[in-house]
Amino acid sequence: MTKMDQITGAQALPLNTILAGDCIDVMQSLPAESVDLIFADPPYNLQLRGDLRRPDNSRVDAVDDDWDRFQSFADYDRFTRDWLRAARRLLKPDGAIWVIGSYHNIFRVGAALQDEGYWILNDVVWRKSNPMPNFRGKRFTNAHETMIWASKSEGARYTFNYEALKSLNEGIQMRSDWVLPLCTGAERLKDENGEKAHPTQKPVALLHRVLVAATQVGDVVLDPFFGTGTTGAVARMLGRDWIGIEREERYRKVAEARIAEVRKFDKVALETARPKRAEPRVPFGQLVERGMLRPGETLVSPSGKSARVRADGTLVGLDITGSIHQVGAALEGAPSCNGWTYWHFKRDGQIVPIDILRQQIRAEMRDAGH
Amino acid sequence: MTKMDQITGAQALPLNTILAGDCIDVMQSLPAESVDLIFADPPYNLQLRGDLRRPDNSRVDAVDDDWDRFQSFADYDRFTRDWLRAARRLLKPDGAIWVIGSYHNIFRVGAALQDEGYWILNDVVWRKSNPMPNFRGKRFTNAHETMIWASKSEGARYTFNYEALKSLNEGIQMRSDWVLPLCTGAERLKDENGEKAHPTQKPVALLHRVLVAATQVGDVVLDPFFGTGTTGAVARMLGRDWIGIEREERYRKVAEARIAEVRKFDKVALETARPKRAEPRVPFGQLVERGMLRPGETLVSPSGKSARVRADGTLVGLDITGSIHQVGAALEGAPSCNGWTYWHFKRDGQIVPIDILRQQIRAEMRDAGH
DNA sequence: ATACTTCTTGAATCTTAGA
DNA sequence: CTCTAAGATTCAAGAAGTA
Repeated sequence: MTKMDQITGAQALPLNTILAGDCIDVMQSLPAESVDLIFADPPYNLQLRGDLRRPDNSRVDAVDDDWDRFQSFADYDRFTRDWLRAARRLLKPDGAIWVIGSYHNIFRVGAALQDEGYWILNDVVWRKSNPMPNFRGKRFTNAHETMIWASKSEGARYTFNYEALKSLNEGIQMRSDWVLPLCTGAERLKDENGEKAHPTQKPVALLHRVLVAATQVGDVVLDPFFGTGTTGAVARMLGRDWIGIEREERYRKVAEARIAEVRKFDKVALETARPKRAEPRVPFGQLVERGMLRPGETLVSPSGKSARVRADGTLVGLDITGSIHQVGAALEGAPSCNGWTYWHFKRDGQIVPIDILRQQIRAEMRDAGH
Repeated sequence: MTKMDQITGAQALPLNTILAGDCIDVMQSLPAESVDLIFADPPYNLQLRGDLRRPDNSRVDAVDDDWDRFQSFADYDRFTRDWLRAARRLLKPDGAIWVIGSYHNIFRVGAALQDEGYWILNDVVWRKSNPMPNFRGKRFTNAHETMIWASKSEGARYTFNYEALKSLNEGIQMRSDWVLPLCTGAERLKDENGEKAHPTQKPVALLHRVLVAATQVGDVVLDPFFGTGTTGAVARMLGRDWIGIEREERYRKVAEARIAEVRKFDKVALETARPKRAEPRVPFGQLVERGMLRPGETLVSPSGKSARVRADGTLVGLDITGSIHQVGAALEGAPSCNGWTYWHFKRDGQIVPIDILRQQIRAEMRDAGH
């Protein structure tokens, strides 16, 4: 039991371990609303001609022994809905899920997600820089896979580290299409015979981006189709806790050995750009109280509007009195206005946004905090 | 009656006309197994609430038309299954369908296609070179739409002009992700008020690629959600016959006028729509995601300055955090700095500029036919 | 005419803390 | 739960305007 469990009285979570067994059974045995993020790489259902098989090659029992395509899709749908429902139970209210798939299964997964009450936030295309070509020239090179990112429900306050992703993309907001290479070379895990240990090992770079985008340091990440444990390895690197579920012993062994060798990045490396909303709120009145602006002083806007500062931190414009935001919005005839960037004051012939003064106060607050 | 109808004795098809009415009713009135290809751009069921404003307070012109409103997913599914069934009846045995959509609807469409007996050949991603950004920083830029290409049934001998597509792609096999710009500028049709005639007009270049890939000269192409008739215009340019179905008179009028002006095999408009080829931008963050540089690792400059790499692709230097360019500029007291040549890392006792790693990634992308 | 800047716009499920 | 007010938030193209 962790310290936090003792404090909250929550049921113990088996953090940073691989649980053996069928993912639906195992998920049902875990405490509800305990997980921040689920990353799932379920079977793709590639072999529709024959049986539906799980990653461990076990056959999913069909309702009807007579093979029939509709029955196979129905079977896959039942499996999908079952694990998605069990997964949703585990998610905290503001938790989210990522599921990856190809055209063989992703449409059924997406529809099931919506039907189970998840709320899709984006579909993200992993565009492979080195896909397998189509050898027979009968179709387009299948050069991408699709991930669906969904919150537990509509209106949930899911985690999205917008600033961190923007940084990863050198200052431009991250798009829904990601160009990343396949998992090959030294990264590709081999078994004792030198064969690839798992047929569909996902690249570290993919999980890195997912976890940086959608989790905080210390969050709990669950992967119900753990395979060789890319999710766990990246979670550990990034200082997140993880739980893996995997039926097949040979995959669990490979994953365990692999994760044991992972070093966690240090604290400095894990800090990312703070979103502005996380900065402490500074009332405009403080600038007046501190004498950074004088009551009676005139503020101007880029569009040439002006207003005067009052001692209580309100502004007086033409026919309007109120907060810096309200007066800015009224003067522009706009529904809203960020007064901090809208209003400017004059010092030494320069016109400076008042946000500069807020930044000074915030810097002082940070220094005082140290 | 066309010459071909007389030869085959087939029921007359209203070729190269726009049929007024609900697409399900109209399709049911047409002869079975008479169409080679269907391209469908059905309503996406966007479920938009309220309005959305850009940071400059201008309002985004949303798709709020009645034709995109459905009561529920079940309602949308019923509509989808009905039109897909009617469409399938019209297809020749070796015919195929393309359906375009976004994450709002495409998963339901894909599942319905499979349930109705279509056989998915590829999902093709239209990567928009100039998508609308996410204004609130709450999600990834929704930068793509998805098309599903499916044959009428498994084992059908569908048309795929492999060599033509390879030529279109400068000799490299065409991939399942296509980079094309939105339909804007002179190509975007305007109504009598100068407003866009249709909220979701698709680009000519997109249909050009679809029809070159999946039809022969003389084939019959049907579009049950004709709108302003991009499918008809491109079909005519390419010497294919077309049939459009559209409920709204205002769209039919625009489409008719537009198609009347198209000359067969007039590719002038197409040539200009070719995507530009430029050296791809590689964000520094990708080196971190890919494990080429490790978070926490120290970079050095020729002048002896140093900084540490963080997991989000930013650097931490003395008193400064930011992109490789920003931190370099700050440490040098310079207005700007090319971080790619400024920063170096150590490998095997050597000091190497990070630009080497960028060149590696670009080489991979070139190999992939980016 | 040319170069440069500013404006407009695109299938969008687009806020949140605090009372 | 609802309501209010603070205040955070955009990329690429092409068109249109300006020097």
